[in-house]
Amino acid sequence: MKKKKYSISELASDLEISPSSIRFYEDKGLINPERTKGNQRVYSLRDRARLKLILRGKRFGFSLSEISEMIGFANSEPEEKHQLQRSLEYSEKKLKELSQRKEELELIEKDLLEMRDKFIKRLDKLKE
Amino acid sequence: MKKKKYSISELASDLEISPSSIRFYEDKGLINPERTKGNQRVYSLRDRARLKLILRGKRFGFSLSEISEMIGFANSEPEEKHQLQRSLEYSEKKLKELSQRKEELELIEKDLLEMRDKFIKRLDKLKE
DNA sequence: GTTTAAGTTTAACTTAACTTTAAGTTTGAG
DNA sequence: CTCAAACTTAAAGTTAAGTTAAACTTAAAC
Repeated sequence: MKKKKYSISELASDLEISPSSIRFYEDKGLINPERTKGNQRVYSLRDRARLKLILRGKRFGFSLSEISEMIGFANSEPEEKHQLQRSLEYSEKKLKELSQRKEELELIEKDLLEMRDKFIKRLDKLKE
Repeated sequence: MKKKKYSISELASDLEISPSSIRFYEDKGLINPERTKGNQRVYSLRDRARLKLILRGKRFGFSLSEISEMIGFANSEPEEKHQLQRSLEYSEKKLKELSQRKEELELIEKDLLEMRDKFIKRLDKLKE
């Protein structure tokens, strides 16, 4: 059984962010760690996974509130048909956004590759 | 010949950003449009392309100064060997970052797909 | 059991990226 | 020529995402 637990500073250095950022994300409602008897935060592997997800989202330019929204949907267990429908639509919207992103990523990559080749050619010429 | 020119508000509505954002990017040194005799900004197709690049970069969580740095490298014509080498290394570094991003994008996509399937299955069950 | 390192909260401060406002100038339509 | 719409700059204001500081508490090491 993996029941590994982290203190805030352990988790922070593990994820290479500051303890205060972690507290900040909690203020924003993105995580909810347990507490010791003396009120100190204790993070589970699940909390750690969620934080990694948050950081990944940030790297793609999602705002904390968008990330918060996604987490909300991902963790919801909607019973009602209409709500389920809404959740489904939400995930399909995000999937569409994602494939847009992928295309853009390809464009950037193309630009960078061209740039690199230009530099390589110039260097070659210099060497002759 | 495409010599299309844009006023600031034309370009802004075309790109769906505000004129003041465009001016702001100029303040930060990211673009340098021509001016009319009366000092009003005139944007070329090239300026428009650069702005699109800036917006694309932002969507991937790059800061304006990172974007500025990339544009700098992309537009530089370094003569000196050492500088060329540095430019080459820069582009390879960015290419590596990019493939990291791509992998992360796949991870997010996988999460979203799972989420969607979950909602679909629940809806199906409700319908029977 | 006492000191010290790590943790707690609340509030003020900081930075990036804009947005808004104010006061004046240029442009294009009539 | 005149008038409104669109432009100009400079400066102040806003929001998101943290960071830092102050004053205090808990946990760990000796």
